[in-house]
Amino acid sequence: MTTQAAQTPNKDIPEDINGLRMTRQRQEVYRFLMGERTHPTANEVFIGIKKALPNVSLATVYNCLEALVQHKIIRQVNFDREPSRYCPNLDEHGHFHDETTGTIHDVKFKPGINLTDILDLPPNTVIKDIEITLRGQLAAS
Amino acid sequence: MTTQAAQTPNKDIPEDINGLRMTRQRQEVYRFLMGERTHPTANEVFIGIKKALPNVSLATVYNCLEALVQHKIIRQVNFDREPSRYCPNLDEHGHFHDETTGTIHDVKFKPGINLTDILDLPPNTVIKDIEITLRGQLAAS
DNA sequence: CTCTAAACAGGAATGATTCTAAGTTTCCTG
DNA sequence: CAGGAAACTTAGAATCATTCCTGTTTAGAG
Repeated sequence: MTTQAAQTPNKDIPEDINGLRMTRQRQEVYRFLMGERTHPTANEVFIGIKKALPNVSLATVYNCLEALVQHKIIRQVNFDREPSRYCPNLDEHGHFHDETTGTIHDVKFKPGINLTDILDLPPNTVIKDIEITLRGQLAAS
Repeated sequence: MTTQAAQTPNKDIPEDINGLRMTRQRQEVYRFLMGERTHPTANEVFIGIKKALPNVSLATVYNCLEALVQHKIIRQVNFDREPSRYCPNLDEHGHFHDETTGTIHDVKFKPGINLTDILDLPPNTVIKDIEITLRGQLAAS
């Protein structure tokens, strides 16, 4: 019942990112997210890494995702009250949820746009995080 | 065990809004939201209208809120995976979540700003809803 | 090689929300 | 104005993503 080591390490992922020790489980979670750009849920990550890590538990996936988010290695994305999704794109961007297919697309800002410039914020405001989500459909072209 | 009528009606709220029949329960939910601009949760609404409607059930509050949202009479606001909050402000606006106090403030856009203008959307996109949420703190002035 | 703190696994618990079944009220039609 | 269907409400059970708890395992320091 080995859990961590005793498995082939991922040579392509550093042992430490942003001060977070990259255990085998964290590596696999991160690797999976980097490969899947579909914004998977925790459960989808869980299923996705089972091949590489058959004994991993869902709780561990949640722990890994939380650690990665906390260390700003990935981002957590929420749509309404649906299960959280995870995204390895750290650039400032929004998310477009296509209601027809259920897919999620990253949305960049046009160059030169500074989000806080267009918002009428209260004075003395320190913004730590901005989240923009769009819902709609991709019309048939 | 009367549930709907047999209670003093709210003369200040019309019997029908956007095609939604305003039952006594919906009136109270709506009236409460209009008075409380603090973006209350379903449970807070539930507690808030109990004085006026002692027999109301939480399920009904959820039903009413859903009906009001569906008919675009109020808006539902989500922060991460926290309980949904509800907002009677229908103008296009964002929400700033002050982490220090836990309060939520509406954030307007500066005049002349069209959200979709600054986003690099995929072609043929029909946007039905935009949600902007900010997290941060109000620095001591 | 030991010791301690961090990680992990598995399963139980939590909590917001939804569902279900049964009873009420409103609306419509005659 | 009676009768029945449809819309609403209620209370409690069920759901399900997420978190918590407990015992084990592992990594890193000395």
